[in-house]
Amino acid sequence: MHFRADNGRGAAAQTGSDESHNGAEANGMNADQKAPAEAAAAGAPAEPEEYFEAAVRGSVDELLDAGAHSDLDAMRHSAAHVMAESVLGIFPDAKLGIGPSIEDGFYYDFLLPRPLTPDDLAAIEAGMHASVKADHPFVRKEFEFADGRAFFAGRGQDFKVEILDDIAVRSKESGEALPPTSTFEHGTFVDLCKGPHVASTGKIGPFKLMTVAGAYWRGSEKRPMLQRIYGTVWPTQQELDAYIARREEAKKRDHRKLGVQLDLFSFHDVSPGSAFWHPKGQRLWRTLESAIREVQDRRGYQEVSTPMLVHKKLWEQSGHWANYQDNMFVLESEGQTFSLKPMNCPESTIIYKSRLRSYRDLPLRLSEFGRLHRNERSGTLSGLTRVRHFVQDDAHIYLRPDQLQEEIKALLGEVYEVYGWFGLDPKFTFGTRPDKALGDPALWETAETQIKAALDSLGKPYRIKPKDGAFYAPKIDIQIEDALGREWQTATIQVDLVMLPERFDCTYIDENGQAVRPMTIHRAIYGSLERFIGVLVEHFAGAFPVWCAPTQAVVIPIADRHIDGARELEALLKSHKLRVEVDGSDARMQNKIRLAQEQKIPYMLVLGDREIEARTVAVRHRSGEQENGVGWDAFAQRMAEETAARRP
RNA sequence: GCCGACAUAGCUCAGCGGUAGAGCAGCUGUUUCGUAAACAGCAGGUCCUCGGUUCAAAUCCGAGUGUCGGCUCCA
Repeated sequence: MHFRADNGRGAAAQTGSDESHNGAEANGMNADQKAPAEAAAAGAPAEPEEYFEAAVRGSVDELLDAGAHSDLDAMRHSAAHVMAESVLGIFPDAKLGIGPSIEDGFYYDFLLPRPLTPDDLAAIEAGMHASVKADHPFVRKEFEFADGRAFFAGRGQDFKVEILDDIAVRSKESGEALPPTSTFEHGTFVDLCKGPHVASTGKIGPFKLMTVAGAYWRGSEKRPMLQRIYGTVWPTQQELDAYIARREEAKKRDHRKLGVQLDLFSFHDVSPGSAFWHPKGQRLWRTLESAIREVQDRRGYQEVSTPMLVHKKLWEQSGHWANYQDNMFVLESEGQTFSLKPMNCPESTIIYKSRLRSYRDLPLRLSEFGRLHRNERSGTLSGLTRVRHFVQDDAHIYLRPDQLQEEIKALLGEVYEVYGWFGLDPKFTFGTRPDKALGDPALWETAETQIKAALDSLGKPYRIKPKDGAFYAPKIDIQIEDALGREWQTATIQVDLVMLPERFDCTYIDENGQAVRPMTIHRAIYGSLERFIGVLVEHFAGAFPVWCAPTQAVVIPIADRHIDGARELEALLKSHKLRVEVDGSDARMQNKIRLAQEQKIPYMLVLGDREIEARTVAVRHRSGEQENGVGWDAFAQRMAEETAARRP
């Protein structure tokens, strides 16, 4: 199974206790990821899945991998060649970067004399259509290495020459002979490429160029920025249309758009990267917060709260000052240097160390809704998913090594419990010891074994990403797929062997009266509340389940004489702690319903003469479904139960 | 941070050198209505900010800020 490493559209999730993680957007690994779930459903044993190891960014391997691992990929990669042909037709001096197949399409990078315009894209598309119509065969040719290099040098294709030179260096290092240079040509266009391709340009299906974007050569900020043209291509017109439709649907679900429409939150240039939460958004927030708080109370957490403004010396001790300073908001007061906290963990240890801890106290679970600031670079900000200010449902668990496996099992159970409220199916990725790890390798091994045992006990497949752990801790990252099949990173569970225990010299007194080192776990279930809400908005397209909808029901009096009754019903529902409003405007009932539908309010409770008389209500569901003559008390009861059950 | 695009009323957008427009929302009045828009009137703008070109700038140019699409980053 092939996992594309990263198509480069990752957006960081600010989830981890100590890290930000990538949450792939639309083009993750969706199709592939359905496989394990299906396998499990079919009763297959839950074998951990080896994760595809990504080629190092900008490496020769990556540059040479055209991404053509299937027939569809081959067609997409072929479309990239045809696009490059067309671009060369318009800009003969264009220098070609690379042009692989990617999820849903392809791209090609070019160094061009001027920025591309939408008109250019149309012209390039026209050239592509001509090439497809001409049905040029794709022909593979091999040259002696030196001849191949001379060929591309002669054409001024400096980037291709650089790739070949890197191959030469690698061959020399490994003592192997220089490989032949493989090219593919169609018509007059020749590209350094190992293929595979479709038989001829005529075999390329319906396509569309989507957008132009900047992209560094070999992914390095220090190298020139090329212009990348993204395109999409499909076997049939229907599939192309479906893809475009899917994108349209995704746009409609965009949390930034729905956030304005539903009056949940807004962003303003006076505080870029920080959301302003409107009353309705704040209601949603509070509902989520109190739900997880209830879980934490039940599962033995103790909530703490620590300062946002922290002296530099704490960050020096934790290592953030050396490693994370660029991402911290630093300020001076009376000659002292402080920073807004980007993470909660160092402060958690201060509470841990505020008194002597006994082995009987462990596991000690300190939770905190930490309000964090991270100075993300301006170009990386994006809606609620990449922000500078966010709140994490964070916790740090101090435990004895023998408690590790049970604790991780409990945490995985916690993830299932919480994600079940939203109908989300969490996927686990186990990141193991990286090359640059701190701490005793034996300790790592123990921890990894325990984590693996906990994961295996789930009886569900999970992914292993070798060497993807934090430098101080193996970790389990949790991804969820939203309703459109897009994958997001949200929760994280990190077993910290080094940073908190060692750097902060945490200890507890064991049975023998000895001070020994505890292990610690950093965990966040929602991750960043901001990001989680952004994902929820898109997952539900704004139509939140009854239990967490900002407004659960709106009472709609048909005429003014029904308003008193509406207020009465409102009061009854509010006495059950339900979030209810009355639409007392003088608009017609039809208009009130329309507005409620637009706000995606789960229940519209219509009151007219008949209902007031019988103390019943006509219940219109958001779906359009209709129930007439429902008694007030019965309905209040039902809604209260539905809310308490947190059904998705 | 880098490349490109965009920024006009609360929202969605039109206008693209010659005194700023529409729909929705808002306000006022009329209407009191049975499952996705009653009718009429009124009001609403440093056309993101600063600077420049011009007789004249929302419109052209430059810088800044923000947003969007990517890249990079995400100890």
